[in-house]
Order: sequence, then C-alpha cells, then structure tokens
Amino acid sequence: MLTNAPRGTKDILPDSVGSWNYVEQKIRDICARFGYEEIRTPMFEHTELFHRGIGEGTDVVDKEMYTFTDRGGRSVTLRPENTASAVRAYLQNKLYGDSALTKLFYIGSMFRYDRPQAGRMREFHQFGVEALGEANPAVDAEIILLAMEFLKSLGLKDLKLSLNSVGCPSCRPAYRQALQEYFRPHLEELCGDCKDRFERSPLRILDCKADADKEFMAGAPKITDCLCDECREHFEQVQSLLTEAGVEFELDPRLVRGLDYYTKTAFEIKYAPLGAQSAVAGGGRYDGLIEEMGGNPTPAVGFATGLERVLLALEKQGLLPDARKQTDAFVVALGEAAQKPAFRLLQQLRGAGLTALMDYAGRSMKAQMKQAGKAGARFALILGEDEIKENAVMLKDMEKSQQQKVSLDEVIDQITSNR
RNA sequence: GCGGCUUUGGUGAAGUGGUUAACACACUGGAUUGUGGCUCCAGCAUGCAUGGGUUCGACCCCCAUAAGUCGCCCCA
Repeated sequence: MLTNAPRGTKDILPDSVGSWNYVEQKIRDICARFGYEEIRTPMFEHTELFHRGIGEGTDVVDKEMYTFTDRGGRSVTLRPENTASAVRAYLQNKLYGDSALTKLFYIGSMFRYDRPQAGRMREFHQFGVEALGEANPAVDAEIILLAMEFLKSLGLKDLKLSLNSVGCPSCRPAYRQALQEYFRPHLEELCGDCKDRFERSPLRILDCKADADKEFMAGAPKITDCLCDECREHFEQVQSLLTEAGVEFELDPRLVRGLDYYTKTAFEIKYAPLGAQSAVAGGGRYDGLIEEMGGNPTPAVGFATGLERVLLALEKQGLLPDARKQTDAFVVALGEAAQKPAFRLLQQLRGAGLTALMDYAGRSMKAQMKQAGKAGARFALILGEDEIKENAVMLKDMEKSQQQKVSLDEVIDQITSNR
C-alpha cells in the first residue's frame, strides 16, 4: 500500500523521461510554427466551472470527476480536461483584449476517475490547443492540420482522421427531433442505454455499438442532411481546405463528441492498434462555450491529444528515440590518495561544460572501467600515484581503446577537441 | 460502473500438494601487479501480489481484497 502509487497513476521513470521530453519538444516546435502560445492553468478549479463548461449529464461530469471540499468549505475539482480552464483564464485575464484571435496550447496532467486500462489512466497527460475568437473555417482546418502535423512529425503511420459536423443551436434541435421521430417506433428494440439516451441525448444512439447492427440504424437520418445553411457551408469549407492541404479524412456521420460544448466541426484521430482506447486526439468547434461561461459570444475551436496514447503508439511502431546515455568523461581514481585530486578534476571538467562522472565507492579499477563503459563515457581519465606525481592523467579514448598521458592543464582541451 | 484473464527474484520467466523454487538477462565480486565492452567462475527469491481458509503439509486447491490487462462503457 505505502509502496504503491494510487490506482491509475504511474511514475515516469528516468528511462522513459527522454521519450516524454522528446514528444514535448515536438509539441513546442509545432505550436511555435503555428503561432500558438503556451498557457498553464491550475490543476484544480471550482467544481462549478466544469459543470457549466463540460455540461451536466455528461459522463465526465457525472461519474468521473475528482471532486472534494477543501478546508475552506469550497467544492473544487481536479481538472478532467483543460478547455474549460483555458476559457476561464481567457475571460478572467481578458486575453480577448490582446488580439482578435487568441491561440493557446497546454501540456499537463488531467484527472478522471475511470477504470484504468492501457491508454486510460486516472491521472493522464494531454496536449491541447485552443483558438479563441474566430469563426472562419480556416481555423478549424488549421487546428486539424496542427494535430495531424504533430502526429506525423513523430513518424506515426496508419492514423485515421474522422470528420463530422454536429450542427449548431439553430439546426441541432431539428435534428434531435428528426432522430426521435425516427427511433420512436423502434424504442423497444433499442438497448437499455439507448432507451435512456432517447430523451437526453438521442445523438449518442448513433454511436451505440450494441445497436449498431440493427436494421433500422442504417436508415437513421444523418445530421449532415439536416444542417442549416451556415453549418453546411462551414463544413464544406473545412473539408475543401483539408483536401487542398492534402490531408485525407473520412466523413463519419456517427461521430459525436461526449462533451456538450461542441458545435459544427467535430473530429477524431484514431490509431486502431491501440484497441479499445484508440482515440489519440479529438476536438472540434465550441462556439457556444464562452458565452455559456459568461463572456461575450465568441467562436472557438480546439482539440486535445492523450500523450500516454501517443507514447503507446510510438512504442508499437518502434519510434521512440534512443535512450543511450552519453558521458564525455569518467574519472577513475586509484587508491585513497587519488580521491581528492580526482574529485577536483571532476568539478573542473563539469565547470568546462563537460558531462563528467566518477565512482565514490573506492572500487577496483576494473570495476570503475566497467562503470565508465556502462555510462557511455567517451574518455576515461585515470588518476593514480604516478599521474598525481607528474601532475597528469592517463587519458583513454574508450572508443578507440588508445591512451596517452596528458598533463592536467591540457586534458580539458584534449577532450573538448576530440569529443 | 460491468464481464473475462493474469499476478513467482531487479527484469524475462520455468515449476511441483510434501526434504535445496529451474534457466536466462541484469547486478556484485573474482580469473596477474593499474584498464571496460568477449570468455570463464562465484554470489544473488527463508520466498512465489496481500489476507483468510481447506489440508498432517500449499507457491501450486478454495474464498476475499488489491493491482495489471482485454473487452464493454466513456474518452484523449
């Protein structure tokens, strides 16, 4: 118990931290190229923010939040996603005053109380992007391109981009109604979950796997046939921009996002080999959210990707970077008398900007050489009685297996010029 | 939240109702006096997820709990 991390959490150990840094570096590169700036928001917020932002009735809010009362009696919640917080920060800090279009990205921990599985953690990490203040479909396309570009820059293959439009407040109600009318005669044939969904969110019935094969499903009205002129025009624009950019996608009229705030464009990127948790990225437009949270009506688009899932996909495709250690110099001290001079030399090497290590356990020379080899040291600097007397070190090139005695004043230059 | 499977040392793992729990890798030490990556030798689980129970006796049987994993659900 004491020696176990809480269920659904995981230590990121030194041997995998390199992979995380690698991915985060790609994120920062791409966001800079697309003009998105980093924002860091608190890990917890007032519970109410998520009720408002994500929506009551969603699974995330109803059954998956880490909510608790703090010592001041306030109800706070560990963020289950970052869009609500980003919008909150946007409004609170009046970022809309800086420019018409605010482009943000974030990287950080999110928390959801789910049953853990590979690719589904209770504490997990997302990278996400939000573009606030512009209704033009070019922004939808830009966001999707950014997501694809990110995944492609990592070398990932076999990704599938699905696209849909979920309409807006002026056309969705009509679609809901059309769906309900269509399903009403089949109500008894639907699965238990879908009977509940019928009233609350009939769109989700389309997404149901249990009912997917039933005959009447195929004939259900498609939202893309019910979009208002504005939404249809917008959707077509997004598609043509993506096509022009050479991005392949698949229209999926059944793609429905689980969070209430989505409007118009909805998309998802999947990597099928991940199994049940194959959605690597997902997002869309949320034109109503900012107003819902008390701001002026402001259009916005965003997406998020799960970093654990990205890392899993990288691992499956053998795309993780080499974790090989690299050390410039390993100081080998022989005998008691060499300890202090060796330590002094070690610090001089480090002071010169070199990566330098030594053993502190007073081990045999052989053992120290072994360590040097394991550390990936380019040079071993052997310091024994003779060398100390001569104010020199034995400099051994570990790759070439050659060595020569070098005076202490010259070692650093020797290493620097040869490494 | 639901159903299935799994759980042996630092790691990958073999194994049997009964006196010493294979093997490999890793690690530590050694094989000439001050030299790594190859080779050879030695050491390295009083313990088989945890807690109960059955039994003369359980790591191997039963129950519970926990964690992991697959699928559902959900989503990133």
